[in-house]
Amino acid sequence: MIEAHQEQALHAASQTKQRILDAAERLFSQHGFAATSLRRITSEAQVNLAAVNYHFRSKEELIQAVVLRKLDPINRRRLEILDQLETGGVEPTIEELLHAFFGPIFEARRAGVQVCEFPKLLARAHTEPGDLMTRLLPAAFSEILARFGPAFRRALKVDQLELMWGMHLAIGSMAHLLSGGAVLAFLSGGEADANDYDGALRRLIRYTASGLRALAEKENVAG
Amino acid sequence: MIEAHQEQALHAASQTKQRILDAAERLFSQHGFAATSLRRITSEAQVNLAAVNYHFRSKEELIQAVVLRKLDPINRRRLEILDQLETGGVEPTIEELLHAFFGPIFEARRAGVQVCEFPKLLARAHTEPGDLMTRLLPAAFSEILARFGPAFRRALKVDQLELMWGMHLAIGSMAHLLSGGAVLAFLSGGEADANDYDGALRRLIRYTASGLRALAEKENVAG
DNA sequence: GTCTATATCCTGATAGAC
DNA sequence: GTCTATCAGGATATAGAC
Repeated sequence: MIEAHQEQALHAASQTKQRILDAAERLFSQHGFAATSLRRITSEAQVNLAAVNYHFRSKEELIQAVVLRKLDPINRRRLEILDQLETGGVEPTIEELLHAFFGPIFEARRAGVQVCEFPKLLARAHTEPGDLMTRLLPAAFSEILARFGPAFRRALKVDQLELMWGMHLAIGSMAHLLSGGAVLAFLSGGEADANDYDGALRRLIRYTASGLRALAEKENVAG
Repeated sequence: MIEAHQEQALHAASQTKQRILDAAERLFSQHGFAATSLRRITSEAQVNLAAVNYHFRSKEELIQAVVLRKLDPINRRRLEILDQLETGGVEPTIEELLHAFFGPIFEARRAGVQVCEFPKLLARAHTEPGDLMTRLLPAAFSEILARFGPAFRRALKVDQLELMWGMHLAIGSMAHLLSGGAVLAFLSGGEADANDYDGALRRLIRYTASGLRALAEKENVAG
């Protein structure tokens, strides 16, 4: 049995936590992790500064919480699409698998969710304070890897090692695509539109599928 | 005519400047731009804190100087290889062009006894917050773009816009490949070796060439 | 050109009252 | 759980002696 004052306290607690997470997500996405201070976050969330260290133990754990919360629905959507593909009875194509893998991130972005910081975080994996990424990757991607890995291996007829090199290269392209349009704008002289998510996703899938097939071919020819 | 004390002053000046650049390069690539303080840089360089703001006007201009200094020899090497390819009389293949474009960075990394942290620096430059990249790109890549762009367009028979999307994706793969092995190690369960530069470059070229061709095909079919 | 010393501000984190 | 007040230290930048 839950007492009224406990309910109220619980509600207040989760409300404060939510407000912090919401503000942090927005600010992290906009300015990056290092450039966003806890003061700025608590100010925008209209909560007390000390609340961050109460609800999360440190800034770093707040970052982890923000990233995982943001990533969770995207990963669930990925697995949902993969489930649909695999219940069809026919083996999914590489393009379909890539659409299941890349699509949800672009969907989220189209829906206004700022996801650009996570790819940046990926690219900084080796240096982030306290090996953040090393601790984050298993929690964030183990299930995805376990489900998509075998599916890609079947579709490409490629061994695990070569596939993982390919996925590494593919993730780099995706991250760069999501991390802002500065480079693309410079390359194209302002002609290409980085906010054209449909065009970006379509090109990413086409490019990646072809690249993965090339790695698989080499593997099959050699082995 | 140069007086002796002027010569000495000039020498001292350039020595201090060099020491700052060397220390900054090492620390930036190891910890990132934001996380590296001027105190740490001047401490490691064994020069005075104020020297940074004297020789460079601010931390940001120091960052630009560090990046451009290390990029310059790589870009000259890229153009040197491209020159050799284009004097042969036969049109270079995509693979050859990609080798001219990607190779020098891996060369620099292989010769990494002195500059082993530098590739991380480059990879990091793509993901740092702020307008750093916007200001850096024209100075760093205009000549490269002007020379490699037409060569790729001829080899691929693709229009400018589609090529630039492709180069954007390719640069993402390259940056991710150079930015450290945390992701690759996780994906492959520690099996793939990110320090296998030959294997990484070979796969990057194979993967990228195939991806670019796929984008060009689509373009040709559509148009 | 180089240095010491310091100004001014911001950072993450915490102790302790309520 | 939330607050105030504060700690201990780091940030960039600059003034002025030498």
